[in-house]
Amino acid sequence: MYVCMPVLAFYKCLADDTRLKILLLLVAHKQLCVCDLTDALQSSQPKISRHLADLRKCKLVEAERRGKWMYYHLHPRLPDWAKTVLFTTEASHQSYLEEANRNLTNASATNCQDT
Amino acid sequence: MYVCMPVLAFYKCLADDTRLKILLLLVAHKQLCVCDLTDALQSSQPKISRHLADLRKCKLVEAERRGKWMYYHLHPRLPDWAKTVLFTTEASHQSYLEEANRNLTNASATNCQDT
DNA sequence: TGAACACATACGCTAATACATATATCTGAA
DNA sequence: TTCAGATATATGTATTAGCGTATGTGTTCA
Repeated sequence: MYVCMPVLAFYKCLADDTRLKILLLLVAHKQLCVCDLTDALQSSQPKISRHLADLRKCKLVEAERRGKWMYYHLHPRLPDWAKTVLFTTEASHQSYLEEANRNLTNASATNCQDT
Repeated sequence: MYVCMPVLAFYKCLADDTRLKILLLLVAHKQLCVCDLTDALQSSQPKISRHLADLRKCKLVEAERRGKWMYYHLHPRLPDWAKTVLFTTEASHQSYLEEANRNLTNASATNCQDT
């Protein structure tokens, strides 16, 4: 099965602060659950969930249920150019993600343990 | 002088069909004038001009007047990550630009000569 | 089986975006 | 200095996107 990745749809996904940060956090952390992301981005659960649905619809991420938690990761069949874009962006924008990463490590102590 | 390039603003620029195609055409052709772009994208002049203004505002492109024509090119101080994103995208999306490129070569015979 | 938790979706509202049309500005040539 | 061509901007409008609140679905565990 071929996964279509229209370039415009891809960049529309990246054109929102919440979605962009979700994607870059997934680049850095491989997988995160919804509650990780609500903590990291200090956003409401429905907001995060809606954006994750957008990213799923565009095949940028994939979800996997483990118990009560939904774990998200980058879509395994992401085309190479898209991977390059995401990894290049992540590598050069640590400060953009700094606060989210801080929130993430603080929260992971108390919350749902990541495996 | 340091040129700021906020990553979110960058991707917002890429999240529109017209702007994305303008940028990728500039990657491929180094420089183009406004009338080239209206031909290539079969769009009205004000529409192209407005999007070019957006791209200028975000420092993604730069304009240079030569006679009656305004020539646009990628901003010379574009950060490396942004160049990587644009060049990687252009390299893998020839079909997305095919029609625009065809319109461009057809038009360049009759219109404003490039250089 | 039902309560508690994690997550997803529906709905209504507001705000941002993109467009067409009209008009203004700038430039070179006459 | 005026005219025409090339480009820029202003305005009104329609569409889209994002958000909060409320509610629905699926899972665990008692």
